[in-house]
Amino acid sequence: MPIDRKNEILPGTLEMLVLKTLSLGALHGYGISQHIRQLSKDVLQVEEGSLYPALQRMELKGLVSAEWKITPTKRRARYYKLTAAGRKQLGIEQSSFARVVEAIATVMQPES
Amino acid sequence: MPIDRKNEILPGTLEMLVLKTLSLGALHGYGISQHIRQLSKDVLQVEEGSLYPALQRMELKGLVSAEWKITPTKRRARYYKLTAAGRKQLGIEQSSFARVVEAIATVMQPES
DNA sequence: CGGCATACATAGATCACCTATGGGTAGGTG
DNA sequence: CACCTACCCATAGGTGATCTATGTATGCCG
Repeated sequence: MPIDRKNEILPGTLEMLVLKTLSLGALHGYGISQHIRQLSKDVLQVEEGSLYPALQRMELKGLVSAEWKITPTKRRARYYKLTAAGRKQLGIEQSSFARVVEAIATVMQPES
Repeated sequence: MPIDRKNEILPGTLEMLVLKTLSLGALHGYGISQHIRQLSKDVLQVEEGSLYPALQRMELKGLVSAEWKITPTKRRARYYKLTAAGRKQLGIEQSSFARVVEAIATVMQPES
């Protein structure tokens, strides 16, 4: 099946969204998912099967660091926070994304 | 290697860009590639290894139709044009894309 | 005590895209 | 003429992000 974009994020943007979310404060996976979903009014649905592997990749790359903690609701959860490299990467991805989206907008603009 | 976005289009947007280009008139693959590249001021580089398979997929899906012709420069080239289904699909993808980009912008907005 | 929301994790598959490579032609230039 | 560059098509092979599906476990509420 081709790309569906019904409940789905744009490939390549998940990492940026996660970095941005974590720039507001440390958070666990489930919380990240909820945050993105709520802010985007359910347009961006971050599937768990996408998010957890992404977090692991990002930890491997040194963009985030992780720590087991207990949530306010008394559950064990893995809290992630931005590293310095992660904060830098957020800036890079953000401007790169803006650049590409603007280029796409230019191409999509011609009236006829 | 992770996503590079140096010369590269956003995954999932190539089809939309091609549909838009063809909505301006029938064109061959090479011309489509040049058009997107020039309009985007070299930001969007459509690789041939991405484009030709994409055109074939789109033909299979009935979004475009193809015909061998001779270019003004006297070369044989495969001209593609939008079908009715393709024009409809362009509208769908365009609004879907706008919707997702706006959602991303909302998530990326919070100041701190 | 059954069900739901919370919370993490992985295997397997898919699919768009990239890299690399191949072939071929028209037109100009040394 | 030989060569080069721009034009034009095509495919094999690989990568990598994402999705689907599934599994585990716990706190809480009715």
